[in-house]
Amino acid sequence: MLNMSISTVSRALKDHPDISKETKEKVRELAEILEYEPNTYAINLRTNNSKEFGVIVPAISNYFYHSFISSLEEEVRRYGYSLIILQSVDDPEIELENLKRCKQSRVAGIFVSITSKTEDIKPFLKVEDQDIPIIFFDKVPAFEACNKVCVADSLATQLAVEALITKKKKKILALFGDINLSISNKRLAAFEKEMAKMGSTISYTIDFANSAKAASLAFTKALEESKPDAVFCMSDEILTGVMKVIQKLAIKIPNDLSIVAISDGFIPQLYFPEIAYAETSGFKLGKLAFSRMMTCMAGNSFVQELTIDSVLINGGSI
Amino acid sequence: MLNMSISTVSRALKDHPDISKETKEKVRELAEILEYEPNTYAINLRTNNSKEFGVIVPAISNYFYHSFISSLEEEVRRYGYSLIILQSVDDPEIELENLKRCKQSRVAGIFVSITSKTEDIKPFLKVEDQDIPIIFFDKVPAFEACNKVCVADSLATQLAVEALITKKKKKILALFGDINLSISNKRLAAFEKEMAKMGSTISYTIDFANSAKAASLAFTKALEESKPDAVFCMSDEILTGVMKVIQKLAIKIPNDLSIVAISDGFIPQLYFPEIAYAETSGFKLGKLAFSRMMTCMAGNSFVQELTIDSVLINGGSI
DNA sequence: AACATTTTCGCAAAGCTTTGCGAAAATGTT
DNA sequence: AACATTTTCGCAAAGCTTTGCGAAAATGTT
Repeated sequence: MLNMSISTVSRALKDHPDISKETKEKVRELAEILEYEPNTYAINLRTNNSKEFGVIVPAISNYFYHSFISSLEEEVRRYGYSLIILQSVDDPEIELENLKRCKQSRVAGIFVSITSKTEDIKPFLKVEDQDIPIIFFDKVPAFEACNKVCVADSLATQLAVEALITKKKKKILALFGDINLSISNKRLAAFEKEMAKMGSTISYTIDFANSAKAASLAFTKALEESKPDAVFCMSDEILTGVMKVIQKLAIKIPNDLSIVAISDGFIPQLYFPEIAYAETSGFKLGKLAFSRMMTCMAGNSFVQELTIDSVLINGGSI
Repeated sequence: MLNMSISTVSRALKDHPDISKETKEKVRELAEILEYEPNTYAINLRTNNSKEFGVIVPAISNYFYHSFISSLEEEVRRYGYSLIILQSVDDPEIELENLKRCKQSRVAGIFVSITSKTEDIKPFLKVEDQDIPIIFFDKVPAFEACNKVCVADSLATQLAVEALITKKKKKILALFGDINLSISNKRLAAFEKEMAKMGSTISYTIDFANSAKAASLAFTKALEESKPDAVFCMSDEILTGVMKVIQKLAIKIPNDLSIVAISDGFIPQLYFPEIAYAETSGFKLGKLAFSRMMTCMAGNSFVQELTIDSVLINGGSI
């Protein structure tokens, strides 16, 4: 319509220095009128990179992931990217399929939290060989040579335990999640390390529960058997199980019993008194994961494992 | 490598009847070895449709949306689609930008829950004119000529109220969310309709709160002033505010006070006794939204407003 | 005015598929 | 054996950009 070539129009719209002001103006005006919108597929095909990141998680409807995703989305939008969300429903096969999906849609990078059953991470490494950076977050593989961002399990555990010790608690019940999850083991190890520091001045019981209901049962049993004066809950799931029993038995917090948890903070503030917790923020982890992705995409970076700090949020439950 | 044309390879990989079995076999084998993967961009460019849906929500980290998204993702995956998630942070401008994003990446369809401040829905209708179907869900515009799937606000409210009436409650405190939200008004209207049915046998108080904290305050005030024997909570947010006060004052549920809520069920089961609620399932809504999208994409369908049923889940709080 | 330099634009290829149409090869029919 | 039909494949265009390179036009320089 303007009697000029496609290449001139293309350059005009991208403010290329080769094109005169007048031409640019004319092109922009007509583009406006015609509501021209570049075809993303053609751009991607030509430039061979997309403005999308893949996010692979075991399940979205997890206490932790939606704050991570929400925070990550906020960040990527600023840079003109979008997020493709894929759930693995804790199944390594679907996870693999999701990975393939990401590779096929040639995303710019992938954020992945692996399932509890994922053992073979070679497929992930293979994707990285094709210059699609992968940032593992939260549930990360044990294998060293990959980029990971995690919450500070050991620090968070330490903070939570220290809070109990400061309050001179003597009999701690520590409840952990599924014994097969690495996160449980990390937090357990940190817990036992703290206990070891204290020598025999503190006694403690340890139990595992892989659901809120199981946590309720374990807690009820422990109440009868070991009469703890404080409970350490490794996760929101455990905490909700414990709190249900506390409401049922009308146990007075913190007089009869102290509670401390590790959490991102949503669940703890539902109760009265609010539960003290060592913060593991999905929000912060999202920001960190993104900045890590950006440096990876820039290219010049070594594989690294990063953790976000944790702080103790006081809540009247200890 | 196989000494055949690109078109033959293309057809062989798609099991086109024009190609002989032997050729197909050879192509497939080599494709396997070379780990050939079709370039999605080129396919999309050529066929002009993508295997992605856009999802635009005010915020992911909402009690309701992650179950919706989770359920939707499950469904779309079966059909080979992915989900692009975009947050509007309750800002109509960002919402518009997100819509543009979807249009530009030429998604196959868009699921959108509008912000509380969205007034102009013309941009949405314009996108529909370009054959990108839009399904509004949950927070939908008042404008009729668009596809909507919603929870049954009025039925849910009715079920919740009926549960209180059955238990012969006489003084109901009804707490609603932000008075400007259409959802609050719908539920309020339904509530008042139920009350009107009962004539003067029941007295009730109504209040609004646009945060959990505000709900705590409103509830505390109402406790002193009107001494209700039952509380109706319009949403999870309201419920959490109310429950915090209940824990604080150690009010005995259901002896001193009955509680009923409208919820998708996660929050109510955190308490003891579990809170009775009329179910508004994000999970079910996701399924419905998807099936609606499919019929829209098939083309031959009129604009419709659909709602999902609600059922009362008993919980010992009434 | 003759030449050099800068400004401004267009040609054409490339990125990777899909697909209509035609043609060669293979097979069937009398 | 001569023809008709079916099977199998390839050519080439199209989808919409980007971009290197060359060329024309405009401007500057002596």
